[in-house]
Amino acid sequence: MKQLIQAMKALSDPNRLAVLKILEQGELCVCEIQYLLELAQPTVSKHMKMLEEAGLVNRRRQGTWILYSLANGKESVYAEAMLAHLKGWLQDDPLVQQMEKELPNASALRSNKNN
Amino acid sequence: MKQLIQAMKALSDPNRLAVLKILEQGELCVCEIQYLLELAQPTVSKHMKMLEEAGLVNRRRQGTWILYSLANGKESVYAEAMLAHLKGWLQDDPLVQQMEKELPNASALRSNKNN
DNA sequence: TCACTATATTGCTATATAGGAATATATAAA
DNA sequence: TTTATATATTCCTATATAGCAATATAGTGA
Repeated sequence: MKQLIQAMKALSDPNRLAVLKILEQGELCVCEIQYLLELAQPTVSKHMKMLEEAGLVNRRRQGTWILYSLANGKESVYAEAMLAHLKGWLQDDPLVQQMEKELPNASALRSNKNN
Repeated sequence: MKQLIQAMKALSDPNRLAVLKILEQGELCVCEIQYLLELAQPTVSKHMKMLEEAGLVNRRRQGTWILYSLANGKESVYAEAMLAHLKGWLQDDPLVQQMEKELPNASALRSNKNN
């Protein structure tokens, strides 16, 4: 019950839903997510923590960056089911679409410094 | 997005989840739900309203009783998907099991007055 | 070590939500 | 119409959550 509620709460926020949708395209660092959400950095960190604790995303470190990606579902059956559904949901959502449009600009933030 | 968030918020509370689980057994009036949840009547009414607005339950009137039942999914694809999943979830939850155990006593509240 | 960058944590404010008491509304029965 | 019962609404309080600014932490490179 607790785990399910944790997942439902994590999925009850438009910014977190948008992050999950954009992570379907591939992993992103906090600064890229921050660029896309147009929120303060601590706010993004907190959102990502909630998603991680709900078993919805994984994190790995690459240098100073923390790269977040969609979880594989090992942590939570609820997260797994919801991520599967989400792939078919919110395709036409304006916020999600705008983030997808901005994704190349966001990716430039990180890829520029990898070269 | 709004509709999805409404569903996720409605599913973010243990009492509301428990109600949905117990409604799998059949429709219930507010007073029966109140008996099972051990909450004040206005609190139950408010929970039921949230579930209804999320498309998770239907209501019909029978005399002074309002009978709530699981929605069929016509209102919200999100509610429909979540109700389907819920049927396989929380089977072993203590709160749900206790409510199932008390269900006969709750039903007596209403059936006694139908005879 | 010392900056520099990226991310996380803390402290705070504003808003949302769960809960109950009191009250309003609606139906049934006398 | 009055009375009784079931449910909904309003008002209030306590707690949870989203947001930001300031600060702390962690890794990189000079």
